[in-house]
Amino acid sequence: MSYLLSLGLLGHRSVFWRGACAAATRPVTEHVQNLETASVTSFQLKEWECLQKSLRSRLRDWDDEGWTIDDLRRIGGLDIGFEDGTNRATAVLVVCELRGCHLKLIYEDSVDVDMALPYISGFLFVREIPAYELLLQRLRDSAPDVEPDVFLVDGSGLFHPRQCGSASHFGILHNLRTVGVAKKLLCFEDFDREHGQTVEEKVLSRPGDSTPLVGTSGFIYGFAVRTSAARAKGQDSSRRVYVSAGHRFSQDTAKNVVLMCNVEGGSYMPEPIRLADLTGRAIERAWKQIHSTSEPQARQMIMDVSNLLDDKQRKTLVAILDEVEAEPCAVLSSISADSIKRKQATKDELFEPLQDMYPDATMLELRAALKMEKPWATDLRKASLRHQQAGRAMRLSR
DNA sequence: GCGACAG
DNA sequence: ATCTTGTCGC
Repeated sequence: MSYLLSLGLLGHRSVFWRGACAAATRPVTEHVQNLETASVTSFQLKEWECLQKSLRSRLRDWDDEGWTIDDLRRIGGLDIGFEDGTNRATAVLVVCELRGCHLKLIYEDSVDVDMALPYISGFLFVREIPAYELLLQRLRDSAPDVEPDVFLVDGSGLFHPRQCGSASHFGILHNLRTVGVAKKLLCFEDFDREHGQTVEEKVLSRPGDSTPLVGTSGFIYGFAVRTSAARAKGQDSSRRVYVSAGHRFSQDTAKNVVLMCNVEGGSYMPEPIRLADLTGRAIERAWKQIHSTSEPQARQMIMDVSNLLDDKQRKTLVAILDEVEAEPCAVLSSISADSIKRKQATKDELFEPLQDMYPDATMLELRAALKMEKPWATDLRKASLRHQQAGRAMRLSR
């Protein structure tokens, strides 16, 4: 996040976003989408554009020398799920390992993020990159050996007015291979509505079919790609994604990486991003049940429960809570370990560490967190809660 | 004046 | 990102 500090972004955040001095500088006149957007000054936008142009000059839209797609072992997926009506969100990183033609989830980590700045088309990086950087740092701290060979980012790479979307931005800043995967077409001067319309009208009848996104200038911004054979419920049978190289990839390889992440009968979105999306939603669902009556630390507990416990362990803990339901327990610390009729190992490894971490958690909050539905994370190796620290990511297997 | 504009 | 509605398939 240091680069944001050097831009003065964090220092200005409270001024511009909270609106205290919004009137002191001229508000933007273009791209105004809502009132919050108006609190970002045109000067600030120019600075961000300048940063994007500078990063663009360092973007490598070709494959690394000596590297091919066959060298791909692990693929990361980054996505952010939002709590409705607030600035809070859950950012999720998952890592999948390629095993034959299967993708196996091996790592998952979620963090709570405060979206301090508004969404402005073309400037997604401002909102999302700080969270991605935190997830990257936690990955390197807790499981450096599972760092992915490529990160799939929910957003664009080269397919961007300044050819530097959030996927490229993140990749260039940290010298990572990245690919941008967007669900919607982005239109701008060189790739206007007419170009967009032409692309939308192209029929991509078979999975793997694609059509290039060519601007007026002739520049190829990426591809519209038909990924899935299955029709998502209620959705168009031919839903497509808009793939563009982020960093250290050719457009062609970027497209192939996304196709490689397509699961038979699965979503039109590549699996790692889809899993990150599902986890973010599961966490937001759990928080929604308690957010009106709970403190922010309860939200952190939900993140930790998601990161540190697998489905099996959460179910075991729910069963323990059911056992002691007869006693009037207000908070977790009021349950005595002796009252639990379980194996000593279960108490030692699961219950007591949880009790130590969240002594003040109420039964309601704990149930909301433990009943989180993440069926895709089943059959994964147990993590040792006792030796984990709150706020740390869980290695799910291998 | 309104709509469009990755998430 | 968020909401909705209708439709198909198990």
